[in-house]
Parts: sequence; structure tokens; C-alpha cells
Amino acid sequence: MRWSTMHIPTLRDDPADAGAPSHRLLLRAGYIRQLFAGHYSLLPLAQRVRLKVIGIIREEMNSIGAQEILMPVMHPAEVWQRSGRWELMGDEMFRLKDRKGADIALGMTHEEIVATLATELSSYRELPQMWYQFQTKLRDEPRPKAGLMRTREFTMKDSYSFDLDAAGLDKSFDLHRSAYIRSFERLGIPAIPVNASNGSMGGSGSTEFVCPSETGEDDIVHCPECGYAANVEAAVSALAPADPAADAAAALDAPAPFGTPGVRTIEDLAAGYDAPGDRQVKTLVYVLDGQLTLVLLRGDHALEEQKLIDATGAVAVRPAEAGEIFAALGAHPGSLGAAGVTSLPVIADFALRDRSGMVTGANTDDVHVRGVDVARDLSVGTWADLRAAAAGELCTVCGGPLEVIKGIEVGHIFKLGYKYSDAMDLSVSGPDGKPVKPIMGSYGIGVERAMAACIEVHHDARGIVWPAAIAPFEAVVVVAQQDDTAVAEMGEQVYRQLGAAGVDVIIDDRGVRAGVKFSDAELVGIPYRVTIGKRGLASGSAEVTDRATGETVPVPFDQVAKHVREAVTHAITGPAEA
RNA sequence: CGGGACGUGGCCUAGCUUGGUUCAGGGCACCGCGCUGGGGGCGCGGGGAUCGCGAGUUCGAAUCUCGCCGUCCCGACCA
Repeated sequence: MRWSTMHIPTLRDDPADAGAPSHRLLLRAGYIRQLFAGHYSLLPLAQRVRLKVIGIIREEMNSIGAQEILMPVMHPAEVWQRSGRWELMGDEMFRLKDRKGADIALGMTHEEIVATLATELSSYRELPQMWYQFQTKLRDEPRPKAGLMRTREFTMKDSYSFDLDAAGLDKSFDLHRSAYIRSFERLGIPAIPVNASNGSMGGSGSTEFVCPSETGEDDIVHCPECGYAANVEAAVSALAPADPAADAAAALDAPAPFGTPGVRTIEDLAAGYDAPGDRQVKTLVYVLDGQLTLVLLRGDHALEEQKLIDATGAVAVRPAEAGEIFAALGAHPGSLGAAGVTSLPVIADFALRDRSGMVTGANTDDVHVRGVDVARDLSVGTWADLRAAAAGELCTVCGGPLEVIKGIEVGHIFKLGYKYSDAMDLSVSGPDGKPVKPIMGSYGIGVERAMAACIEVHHDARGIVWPAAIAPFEAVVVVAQQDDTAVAEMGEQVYRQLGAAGVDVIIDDRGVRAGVKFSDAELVGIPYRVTIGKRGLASGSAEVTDRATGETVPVPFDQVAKHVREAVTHAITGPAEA
């Protein structure tokens, strides 16, 4: 490829972008252009990277025995109605009508569609099956952001497994897990597998692959001691046990009201009334699928909403509004409590179990009660893990202190169970001739997001520093003096030699100054730069510069191709054995 | 969906508060010529904008008012 004929419109003049995050670099370096919010054109450089990313993931998927397919982006509404997700997906699903007036969904994921395909499976002998595709997903994101990081239109590698039983699913799941670990390793993304919530996918277990990064949107609870890692949506932590003696000391025969004028927060109450946060019961009011529900936590704990959703199975979840709360309880937030409330469902966090001598609101403004015995005074209908694990709490595995880090979710694997098998009526004949329902798994990697995450990890003040495996080009030949015929010819010759040696190479043959070529090569992020110039011509050598380290070594012209080929080979991890 | 900001040649932006000699100035990019030539070089010349859209106020609107659209950022959701 020749730089002079390639459309790489770099925007090199914004000093504020030094060390900028991936979306700015992709834009500046001529990788992407926005069409409108959440939709980007990929220019030649980006498409080259994308195809390499796809190639690596494809190799790893094939190596675990998965087969590539391609499913439509447009789906008839009926399929989604059968699984119940036509309603569940709400505004996030793009919908349209065809000329006949039939409802059509634009695919945001393909569980329903593969399950439809899988109705053709007829015997246990055909299981297990793993099918995957690279396909555009369309999601009407409420807030697209950060360039390729969060778009409304993106490529996803999604795969689906069908197994005879749970043990088989475990195996397919583990195969994907290992394929993902190898894929991210080859892509240069330091992703770590973390426990996660299943969300709207349903099912029993899921693992997210998260790339640690300050720009990430996910909070990951991580134990440096033993390696435990989980999304805060699912993370657990250990608490110091409650002190029974202190509880006993604060216990009363019955809850005793006391005036707390102006007190609205846990902190106010802790400060003025000898009621530390861990002695309070925090009462939140949520509307779960239309049902007003009291959610109880220890005063110093924060609710993790996803845990509430997972624990209740509710679809529509929102905090209640002040008006609704007053109508139901007769008080405003700040003075709420569950003591004596039997008209509303009550769900409480495990940390409140068996506590006594607690302080909580009295459901009368400016009044609280003390001496509350959870078992005696509160009608808790459901106990669940609802609190968000926090930094400094203890690891349930090894007891070490936990930390919370930010990360980018680049992949997610789910054990789906029978949700879609049921909806689509999947069935095969078992060994005994009786029908058996296959069990499903689903597995996704966001391709463009992986590119963005990779840059997030691999960039410096001069631009992108691609790992050789997915760089748009492995090497660039920079002709330092384009109008010097001897130099230009030597550049062409070295360029041809590199190509013949199997190096993915571009020659910068533009008629611009050497400095422009150098800075562009660095901004774009090509791993190896081969400089051909008057200086080297005299001594019969080129200079090979490593983008990552900045190191430059002189290499005789006839050795350049071999030298670069070896450097690239060394830098790239090959595919796993099939 | 709630909160905030912004919308001026391909890109970045000045002008807007205090409407009128600016029917819009600059930088980058682009075209031509010349000088340069190993780290974003210089000079001269040139092309390119009905100031997001629509109403309104006014003798006069990029500038003021209203509406709409769009984009970005902060919160609740996802690969």
C-alpha cells in the first residue's frame, strides 16, 4: 500500500490531545469519522485493524470447534414476542414496519434467531453445537459516547452453544472462556474475567471480560491477594460480624420513638443521636414492576440496584417518587422505616439479619425509633444480598482487603439455561428415544470496542502504539527525501522486499518533509518504521525504529526484510492449536 | 429520560454581552509558483460560508426572542 494514494486524513494540529483517550486518537489519526451520534464510518486504517481483530477471534473460535454462520439483522417481531423480549427490551430495540405493516426488529442480539435455527436439531447425537457470527448489532443506546466505545451500531462476535445437559454447557462455557482469554491476549488487551450479573439475558451464570482502564464504565471489585474479581453488580464481600453485646446493650422491649427535627440523612442521625451508620436501618422505597416495595439496608451500606433486580426478577425498576412514598407511608424520605409495615413487601439485605437495638425512621416526619429488633419488629418477606461491595471490605475467598477498579467490558459469556430453548420449543431425541431439551449458552465480544480498549491501553503522547498483531500495517517505509531519485528508488526496493517477506507494509512516498512522515507514522501507530534516506544510502543501511520503545537500529538494506519479519513474528502470538 | 454546554468554509475557531464601515476575521487543510529538505519549514498568490433549520422583533440580525433539529458532557442502562 502507498501512503500517497490512501485516504488517511490525519488531524494533526490539536495539542490538547496529547495522550488523549482512544476516541480522540482514532479521530485525529484518520481512523474514523462520525456520521451522527453513535454511528461511525471506519476509514481504511480502522477497517484494516477491524479485519485483523476479526481474524484473530475467528481463529480462536474455530479452534474450539465453533462454526461460523451469518444471521439476518432484521427479525420478525413474532420471534421476539415468543421469548418475551419484544416488550422487555423496550426503547433499546430499534423497530420498524415493512410495507405490509408487519413489525420488524433490528437485531440487538441473536438468541432468538439461533434458537430458531436450532429447532432443526433432532438428535442428541448432533450435540453439542457451537455457532458464531460477526454481525452488526443495532441498539438504540440512550447515550452513545466516547467514539467507538459505545455506539448504536457495532460489530459483535456472538456465539451460541447447544448442549444436552448442564455438564455439557459447563464444557462449552469453559471452552469459550479459554478462547476469550487467548483472543484478548493476542489482541494485546489485558482483559480479566470477572463474575457478573446476567441482566436481561437471563440464565444462571456469567463472566465478563474487563480491560482495566480509568476511562472504563464498569466498577470491578478485585482482590489483589487471590485474584477474585467481580463486577460490583455481582460482587460479594465479607463483613466483620456484628457485635452481639453491642446489639444487646441497645436493645429495648419495644421500639421507642424519639424526635429528630430536621434530620434527613444517615449522617445527620449518626452525628446527632448516637446512632452510627452500622446501627441504622436504611429504608429505600422502590417500584418493582408497579409494586411499591421497601428495600432495607444497613445505614452505612449502598444499594446495588442490579442485585435488587436479580433478586426479585423485576423488569421495570425505579426509585419511588416522594409523592408515592408519602401516600403509602405517611412520611417523606429521611424519616422512613419498615417497623410495623405489613401492607407493602419488604426485602432486606443479609447484613441486617438477626440485628437488634437498631435505629430507623418512624414513618412520621422528624421522628425516628430506636431499639428495633429486626426479627421481632420488621416483616421481612425476602432476604437477599443487596449491598454494593466497597473498597476496603474483605474478600470472601481469602480474607484480604478488596479494591475497586474501573474497567471496559470487552466480552461477556453467559450460561443461558433453558430460557430460549423453552421459548422456541427446542427438542432433540435423547439416547432413550425420549425428547430432551438442549441447554444454551451465549457469548459476545464487541469488535470495535475491543479496538478502542486496545488503544486505551496502548498509546502515548505521540499517538497510538498498536500491538503488531492488529496494527493496520506492521511496518512503514519512510522515504526521507522523496525527490532524491536514488533514495526514492531504494525505498521502493526495500518496500518490495518487505512485502515479499510477508510483512504487511506501507510506503510513505508522499512529497512531504521527513518530519511530517515521522510524526504521522507515530500518530497512526505503526509498530516498525523503516527510514530510507541520504545518510543511510552512503553507508548502505536503513534505520529500523520500534514505535513502542523508540529505539532505532541501523540495518543493511539487504537485511531489512529479514530483520523486520523476525521482529514482527516475535511480537505476534500465534493461534492456539486446533 | 433528568441536568449542563454548544452549533460560523472540509476541520478548529474569532465576532454575539453593547444589533449597522466585517454580505463574516484567523489557524489548519486544499490549489498554483518559488525557496527549502532526517522531526509538523518559509514566502507570494488563489478557491471555498446564503453564520444548524424555521418563524419573529427591527429601517437593518451571525449577533436579540421563540420553536424545532443536531452534537457533546454529567447521571440511570450494555458488547
